[in-house]
Amino acid sequence: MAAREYGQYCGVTQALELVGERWALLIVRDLLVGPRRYGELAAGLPRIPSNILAARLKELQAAGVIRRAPRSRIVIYELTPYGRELEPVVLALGAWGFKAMGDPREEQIITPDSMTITLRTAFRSQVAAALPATAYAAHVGPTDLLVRVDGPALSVTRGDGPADLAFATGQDIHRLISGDLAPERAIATGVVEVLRGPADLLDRFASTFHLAA
Amino acid sequence: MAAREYGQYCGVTQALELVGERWALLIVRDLLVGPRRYGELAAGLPRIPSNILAARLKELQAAGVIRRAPRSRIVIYELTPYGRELEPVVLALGAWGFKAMGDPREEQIITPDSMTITLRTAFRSQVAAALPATAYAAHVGPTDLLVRVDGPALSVTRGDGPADLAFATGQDIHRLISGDLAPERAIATGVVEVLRGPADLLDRFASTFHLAA
DNA sequence: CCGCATCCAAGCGGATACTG
DNA sequence: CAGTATCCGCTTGGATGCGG
Repeated sequence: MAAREYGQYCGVTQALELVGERWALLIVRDLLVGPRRYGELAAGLPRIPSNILAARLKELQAAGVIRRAPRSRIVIYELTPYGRELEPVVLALGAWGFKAMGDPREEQIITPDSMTITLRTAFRSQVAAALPATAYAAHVGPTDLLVRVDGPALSVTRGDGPADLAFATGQDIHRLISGDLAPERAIATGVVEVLRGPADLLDRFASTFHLAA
Repeated sequence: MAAREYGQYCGVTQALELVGERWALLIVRDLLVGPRRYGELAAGLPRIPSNILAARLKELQAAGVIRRAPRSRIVIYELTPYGRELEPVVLALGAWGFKAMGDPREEQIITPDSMTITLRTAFRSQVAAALPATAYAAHVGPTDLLVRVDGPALSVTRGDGPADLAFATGQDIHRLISGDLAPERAIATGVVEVLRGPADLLDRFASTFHLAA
């Protein structure tokens, strides 16, 4: 038996042998947002060494979690259907870890893909279903996301665009989602800057995206 | 910043920094079944080096995931309330990994705690609620488990005891739960040996515990 | 025994440089 | 751009020691 195997016949150990290595689930996290090129993955995970990224991509392919997109001229990595089934795992991990997040440290960055997953984790479908369809242009640090909520459905895409509310903020968006910081106070203290649209739509945003700390 | 940190302000990375190290989630898995002593954890994870187990226990304590049980003469490790909130993560991982489990290899063991978590993962509460309360004495290899299903509630304890159905089997229980092997065939081929009680209760067992492969 | 601590070898993870 | 190659340090794995 390979020295690094857990040696148990159990779903949890099997899962950890496929995606339990360092960085593996973060690659999956980003691919849950969409197919990505090698360089895009590297950009979304600035601290991963290139040889490790290359090794993980090979391992995840061998495990049937990801594949190189077929009939594409360039190399693009995407999740297989089985890999996509990791979404509940990643979201559950994200929800759990969210509660342990303290104040952000200077060197902790927010990438477009990680922010997208955070929003998916915090999205309260039930609440949203009872609210009017709304589009938010969220500028979180250097990251621009277009967040469209339509009934119980959520779509997050990169870039700017038409929105009912456009706002700019930083890592403190965590405090908004956790409920630690009320929307009005966030605006009053300048933590969130409303760029376009009625400021009270930030209340709706905070109701739609919420994860208790 | 510590070299091994991911450097992102994100719930998933935070979670992986707390419980993403090798062996950590397996310790959590076993503690989800109940408080355990150091030696019990070591017995349930035969391939973990003792220094690694000791290191993980310290890290998990520092992370607020586990604690040494208070007002206990002996040292017992248990999950904190926050640690118990990892149950959805472990069950989701187990459900995902279950589908990738091939045929068992000789050296892959089934421990009482891993089997308990597998049963919790595969438990179909909805189905069970519509069935009469049933107790199963399941002997999986050398592991004896008493499985009590009462409406939507499931309880799994170690050891033998009074049961409506007692059966013995091995790692092939996986094929029973996945639906790969019909209960009747399992009995006919000797994969499952009914020790006490009506054999058709094995159908009920297979309906109650099911995870598609 | 139980709950670790120590020591050592093997190999993986990480930074950097390099190539097609 | 999409990876390889190389080197080093540290973690892991495994054996052993050791105090309570």
